[in-house]
Amino acid sequence: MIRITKQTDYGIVLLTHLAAHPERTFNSPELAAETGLPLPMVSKTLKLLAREGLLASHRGVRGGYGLAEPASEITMTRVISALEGPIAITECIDLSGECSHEQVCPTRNNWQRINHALKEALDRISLAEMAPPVNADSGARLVQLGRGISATPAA
Amino acid sequence: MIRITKQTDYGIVLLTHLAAHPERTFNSPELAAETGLPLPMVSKTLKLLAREGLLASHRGVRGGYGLAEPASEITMTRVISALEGPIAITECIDLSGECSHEQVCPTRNNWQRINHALKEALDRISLAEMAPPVNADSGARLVQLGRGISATPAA
DNA sequence: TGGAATTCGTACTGAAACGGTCCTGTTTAT
DNA sequence: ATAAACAGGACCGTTTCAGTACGAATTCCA
Repeated sequence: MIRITKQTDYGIVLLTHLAAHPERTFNSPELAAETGLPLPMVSKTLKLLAREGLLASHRGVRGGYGLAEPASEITMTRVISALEGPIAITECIDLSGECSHEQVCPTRNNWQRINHALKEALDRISLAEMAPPVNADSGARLVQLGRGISATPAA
Repeated sequence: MIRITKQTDYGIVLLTHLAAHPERTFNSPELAAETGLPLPMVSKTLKLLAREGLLASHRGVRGGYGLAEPASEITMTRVISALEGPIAITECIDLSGECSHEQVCPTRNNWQRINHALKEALDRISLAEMAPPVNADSGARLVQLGRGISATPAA
C-alpha cells in the first residue's frame, strides 16, 4: 500500500519530539511516556536512529538521546532511509545491476521518475517543519520558534 | 520500504503492454508470454484490474482484455489505487475518523502534505507516458504520440 | 571502587501480509 | 455441445513486521 512501517512512523514522532526540545536530552522511558508509544519499540527505534547518525546518544546513569544536528538540517529522506533503507518504490530501483525482465519491461525508467518525484517531495520537508507550530497543552512552555526553538529548562 | 507490491508492478507492466497495442485485445496466456510474467499472477492481476474498471474484459472462446479508456486518461494514481487501495503512506491518513494518538501526535497534518505530494506526482503520470516511446522490435508500429497514440489497425 | 542507571546488540516469537497456485463455476464463439 | 476464456474464491509457504527479552558495555556518582 505504499506505506511506511510503524517503526518509521514512531521514529518520526520521536524525532519531532526531540526537535521541539533541542536543549535537553531524553532517555527512552521519558520519550515513551511523553509520546504515548510502547517503550520497547521506542528503545529499539532510538538505537537504530543513533546508529544511523541522526541521534547523539549518551550512555550511563544520566544518559539519553538528543538530535545530532539541528532539526532544520534533517530531511525526511534521511529519516526514512535511516529507518528502512534506501527509498525505492520498486525492487528494480535499488538493484544496482541488471533486472532479469529488462528486455521486456519498458517501465523501469519511468519508475525512476516517479521515485525521484517522491524523493524530492521528502527532501523538501525537514524535521523542523514536521514539528508542531506550538502546542498549548503540552508540558513544555515554548517561548519562541525563530532560529532554534527555546524553552524553559525542563520542569 | 515505501514500496509497491509486486502485483502492482505486474499490473503496470501489463497495462503498458495493452496501451502499446490499443487496437487489439489479449488473453492471459498471451500477455504472460509476451511480458515474461508468471501466468497465474497475470490472470489474477487482470481480473482485479477489470473489476476495478480499468480493463474491459470479454468472456468466452475468443475473449480477452483491453483498456477500458485511452491510455492517456489513466493515471498512475488510479492504477495503484485499483491494485492496492487508497494511497495512504501512513495508517492514520485513510482513517476517516480519529486517531488514538491524536492528542500527542503532532505529525498527522504534515503526513497529509507528504501524501499529497506523492499523490500529485503519481497523478501527473499517465499510462501513455509509462509506455515506451517506440519499440523497434515490437509488433506494433506506433505512428505518433500526440494526443492519443495511434497505430496501424493490427497486423 | 563499587553499584546503579542507561544505552547497545542481538536473538526470539507471534501475527499479518505477500507471492503464488489451484479449483470450480460462468460465459460465449464455433 | 464443446472448448476456450474470464470470474471468484480457497489455500499455502515464505517473508516481513511489531513487539519482547536478555545479557553486555558504558558511565555517573556516592
